[in-house]
Amino acid sequence: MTEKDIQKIRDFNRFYTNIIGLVDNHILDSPYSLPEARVLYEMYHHQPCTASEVILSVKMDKGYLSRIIKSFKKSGLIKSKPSKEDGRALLLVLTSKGNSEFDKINSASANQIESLLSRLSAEKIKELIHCMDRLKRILTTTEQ
Amino acid sequence: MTEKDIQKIRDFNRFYTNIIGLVDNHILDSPYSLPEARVLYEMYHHQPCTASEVILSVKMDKGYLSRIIKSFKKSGLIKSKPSKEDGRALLLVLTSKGNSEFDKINSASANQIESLLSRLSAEKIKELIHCMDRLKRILTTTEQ
DNA sequence: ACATTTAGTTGACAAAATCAACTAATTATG
DNA sequence: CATAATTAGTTGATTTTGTCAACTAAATGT
Repeated sequence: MTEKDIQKIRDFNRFYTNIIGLVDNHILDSPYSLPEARVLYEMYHHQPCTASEVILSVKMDKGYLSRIIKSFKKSGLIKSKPSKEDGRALLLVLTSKGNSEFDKINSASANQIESLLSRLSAEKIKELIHCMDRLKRILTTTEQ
Repeated sequence: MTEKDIQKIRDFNRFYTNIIGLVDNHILDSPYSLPEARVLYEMYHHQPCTASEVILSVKMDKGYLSRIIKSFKKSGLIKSKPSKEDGRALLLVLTSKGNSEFDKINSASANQIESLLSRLSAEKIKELIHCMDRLKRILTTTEQ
């Protein structure tokens, strides 16, 4: 790997950091913070699950997550019941309100992506996705 | 653009958010925070420049930047002199210490990228960079 | 000349994240 | 079995990060 290669990769990282920032900022139009939205996303896809399971996917401090979960309970987005297998753990599920709140921010995100890319031709989109797939595949063999 | 397309794009974004997080966390092994490192990067590449010019590239609150600059002055990374063209502005330059500190974190970042990708074959690297270039090009025609 | 804008600073604050101590339940080990 | 070590989750304290608004002083526009 040459100096120039590394430079290009880092340049792309800076570039894509901005793209992601663009997308992330958009979420803040919702009443949820970025970490809250991430938790909601993981909860939605893993429910019913425990807080520990959520931590595995979002990789955040357990105390921090505990507070987010607490606030979600308070605002009626999730409910919990003791786990039968493990008396320490709580099984968490989204309430119907929780699910519909997730649906809201989820479709808002989808709409944003769509409008962000609306000017691209079908071929460009196809190529875009192709490149993303390739990148992900290449990097997945490396990660960890 | 289909539902599935959007889903793939968002999936890639989540994936790459983690990659970037991986890279960013590494910077925190240095004595500089992420925003500090970004400021250092821009300063290095734009010097001599004013705080306003830095803001254009890093897009952060000017009060926040002002404090970072203040702390950089205190620790001897940058020095400033009044601008001749604009009495309100300060021309900022990195000191030799500032430049060498930047070099440190810069080469540490480069090393990290290299070690992160060390297992990839030359062909994979080539393909990786090609995909990044394509992605950037496609997205740049859209942005803004 | 005066109003408006711009560069930068500062204080007050809010939001995000970390750390360590703690309880209670579970699992591992002699 | 007993007890030590680990794990799930909570909480308080604190730090870091980032935002907002008010302010000074210089520059620019009218």
